[in-house]
Amino acid sequence: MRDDLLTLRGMRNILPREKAKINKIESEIRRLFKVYGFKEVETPTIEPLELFELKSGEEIRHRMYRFTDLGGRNVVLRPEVTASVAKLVVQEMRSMPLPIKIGYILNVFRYDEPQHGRYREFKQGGFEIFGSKSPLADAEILEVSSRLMDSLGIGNYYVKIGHEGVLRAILTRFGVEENIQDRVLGLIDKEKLSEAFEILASLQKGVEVTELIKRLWEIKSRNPAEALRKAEAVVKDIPEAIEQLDNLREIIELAQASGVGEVIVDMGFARGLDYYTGMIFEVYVKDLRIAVGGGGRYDKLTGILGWDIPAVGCAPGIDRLSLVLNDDIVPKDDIICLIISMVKEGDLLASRLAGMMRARGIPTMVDPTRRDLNKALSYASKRGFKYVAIIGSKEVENKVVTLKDMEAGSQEELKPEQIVEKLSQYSI
RNA sequence: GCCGCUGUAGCGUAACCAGGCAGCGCGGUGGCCUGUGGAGCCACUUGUCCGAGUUCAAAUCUCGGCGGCGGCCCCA
Repeated sequence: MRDDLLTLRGMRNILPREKAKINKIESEIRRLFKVYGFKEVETPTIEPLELFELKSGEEIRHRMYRFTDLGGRNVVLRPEVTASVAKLVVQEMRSMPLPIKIGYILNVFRYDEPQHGRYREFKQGGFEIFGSKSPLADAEILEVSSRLMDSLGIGNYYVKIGHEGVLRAILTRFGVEENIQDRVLGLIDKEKLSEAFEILASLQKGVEVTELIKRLWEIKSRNPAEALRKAEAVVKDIPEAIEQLDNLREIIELAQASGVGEVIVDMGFARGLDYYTGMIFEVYVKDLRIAVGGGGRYDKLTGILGWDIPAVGCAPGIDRLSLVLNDDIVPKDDIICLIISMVKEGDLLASRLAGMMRARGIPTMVDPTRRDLNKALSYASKRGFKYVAIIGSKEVENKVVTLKDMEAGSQEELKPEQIVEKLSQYSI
C-alpha cells in the first residue's frame, strides 16, 4: 500500500462488524425519534465559519477543520450540529407551531489528538426541543438520553447533571459581563479555578463571588436532594440563583419520575460550549472515562440567529456507544444458501433458482468462480452458510438440484420450487 | 497542544535485550486428487514505516519524522 494514500490520522474505515453495531444504535435512535415525536433532518456538512464563531466556545473553535473554498468564503466542516439545527429552525420553520422537535444523525469533525473513543470524524445523534422553557422539556431530554442507554442494553451508566444558570446568576449579580462569564465558566469547566478567580479579581469583583463559586463548585453528590439543599444554603442571598436551583430541582424530579437512571449532581460542572444557559448534563458509562453523550439548555442561541425561542437538547455519541456495546447485540446475518454450478450447462438453472430464492427474500449467493466442488464447499463452510445447492451435469439432466445441509452433512435432490419452499423460513 | 508505549508480509507473530542468511502460522492465488476427501499435498504470493547517524555489517543501537495505541486537556 502506498503510504501517501493511507487513511488520514483520526479518520477510519468502519468494517462490517463495527458498522452493524453503528446501524443498530442508529436504528434505536430513529425509533426514539418516532416514539417521542422528533422529526429527523439533515444539515450541510460545510457551514460558514461565523456560525460556530458565535457561541460554540473556545475549545471547539480552535479544533475546527477550516478552509477557504474556491469562492473565497471562510468555511468549516461542522464541529457540532446544534448550531446548524438552530439555524435550520430559524431559517425554515418560523411558521411551525411550537414546540418544534428535531432529530438528526450526522457526522461531525474536530481536529483533536486521536485516542480511545476519540476520532477526528465521528457521528452524533441529536434530540432538540425548540420553543419551551418548561422543565418538562429538560426532563424529556434527560429521559430520552436515558432511554437510549436502556434500549441498547447498557445498564451501568449514570447522568452527571449541573446548571449553568446558577453560576451565571451569581456572576450576573456581581456585574460580570456575559462574554467574561463564558470565559470564567470555561475555566471552571477545566477545573482551573485559580485562573477563573484571577479574572474576577482583576475586575475588582471582591472575594465574596469567588468564595461563593468555590463553595458551590465543591458540591458533588449522588443524592440530588442533598446536593440541592447544600447549594441553596450557599446562594440563599441571591434570589436569581435560588430560582435557577428550583428549576434544576424540578427538572430532576420530573426526570426521575419518567425513569431516568442514576443521577449525580455536580454544581461545579460547566460545559465547553458557550451557548448553554441552564441545565447541562453528560452521560457516562462506568469504567469508561469519557462521556457517551451530553446536552443542555441553550435559550439564547436562536435569538442570536434571529428568532428568540428557548431550546434544550442532547447529543448521544454513536461511536462511543458502539465502544461499550457488546458485539452480540447485532444478529448475524449472512447468506443462507450458496448455489454452485459446476458446469456451464448448469448456469441457467442456477440463475433461475437464485432468482426465485431472492424474490422470496432468501439470502442467496451464486458461486461465480467455477472451482472444484471441494473449494466451493470449503468457502461455504468458512463463511458459515447453512446450505449449498449443487448443480452438475447429473442435475441438469434430471432437472433437479442437490441441496446439501452443511450442518447435518445430509443432502437430497429437490426441484427448485421445493428448495424455495424449504428455505422460505429464512426469508428476510 | 503536551506526555507515554509502540511500528517485521493482507492479518497474527519469531528473530531485537546481546548487531551477522528475516522464519513460522493464518489467509490469498494456482495446481494435483472422477462430484461433496468442507480435507490433504505441492507451488506461488507479500515484509523489517520513512530518513539520517554509529558500524566491516542495522529489523536489531542512536536521533528525527510519520503512523498506531493509550494518557492529559476537552469532549461525543
